Amino acid sequence: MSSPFSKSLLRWFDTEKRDLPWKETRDPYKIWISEIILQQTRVAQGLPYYLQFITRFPDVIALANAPQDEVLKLWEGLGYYSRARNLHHTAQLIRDEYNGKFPDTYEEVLALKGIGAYTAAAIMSFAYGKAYPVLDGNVKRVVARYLGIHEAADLPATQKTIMAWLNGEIPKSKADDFNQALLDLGATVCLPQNPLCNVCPVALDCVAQKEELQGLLPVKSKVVKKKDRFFHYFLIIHPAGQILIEQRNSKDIWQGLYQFPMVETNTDKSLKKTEVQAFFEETGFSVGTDGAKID
DNA sequence: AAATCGGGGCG
DNA sequence: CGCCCAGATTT
Repeated sequence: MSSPFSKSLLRWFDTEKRDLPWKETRDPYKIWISEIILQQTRVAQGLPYYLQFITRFPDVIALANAPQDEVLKLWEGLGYYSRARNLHHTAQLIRDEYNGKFPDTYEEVLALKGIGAYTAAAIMSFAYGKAYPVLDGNVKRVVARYLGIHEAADLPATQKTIMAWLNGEIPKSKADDFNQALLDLGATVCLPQNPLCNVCPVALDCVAQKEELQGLLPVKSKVVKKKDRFFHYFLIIHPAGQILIEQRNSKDIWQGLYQFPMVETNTDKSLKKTEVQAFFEETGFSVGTDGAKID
């Protein structure tokens, strides 16, 4: 028996699913390649790479036997190049330790380099039909909105909550379609900005839709905004040859340490004449005839 | 829990 | 320019 959510989702998927080449195979090797390429990479960007990759390396042995340089060359432009190195390394491990046959248990797949919880679940469901829910950025967004989760979606505790709910929703017989449907829904309907709730199959029971929270969910854990800091140091030399330093009293990582006298600004532009004058007035130093050049 | 890893598309 | 993308790994 399937829930209203799963039922509506799968019915929508029947007619609205994206037509993508890695959906046409159950070959764990090809599904593995597609999942690695699509890690943090848009489908439109990864698609041509996938086609080139499986053309040049049609199976795990071909990949394992290729020189690493060639694998990296095919990866050129995709970024996150450790993915390509892990791919090559893992292909050789499968060749040597698994007799060329891709492993088919979750634990074994998860243990492979470059494969985390998401990719392991994707391979288990798409290649072997096993009921392991996938949890990626799309799924987090869809579920956080559907359930109205106000905790940050990328926190481990929240992911556990979402995963528990997914485990109760995923149908054993159509686990692969369920996972694909969630990914497709997140990518084409439940968009990060301006989701298309009017065509969403589960909008009626969606908490975010009911309470108009689509723009607020999912909540992200706040990123500490990095501020640029610019330090302008003065080299002040006494006629007798001594050089002036001061001790930092500001409460930061350098508290108590010594430095040349300094003015901090939030731009990297050189100090204006007025700022330099202000510095000398505050400190009580004056500029001698052969002293600092002010411009 | 947060930083790091990249390149690209888009408003 | 900031955000986001079929995340994984290290600190």
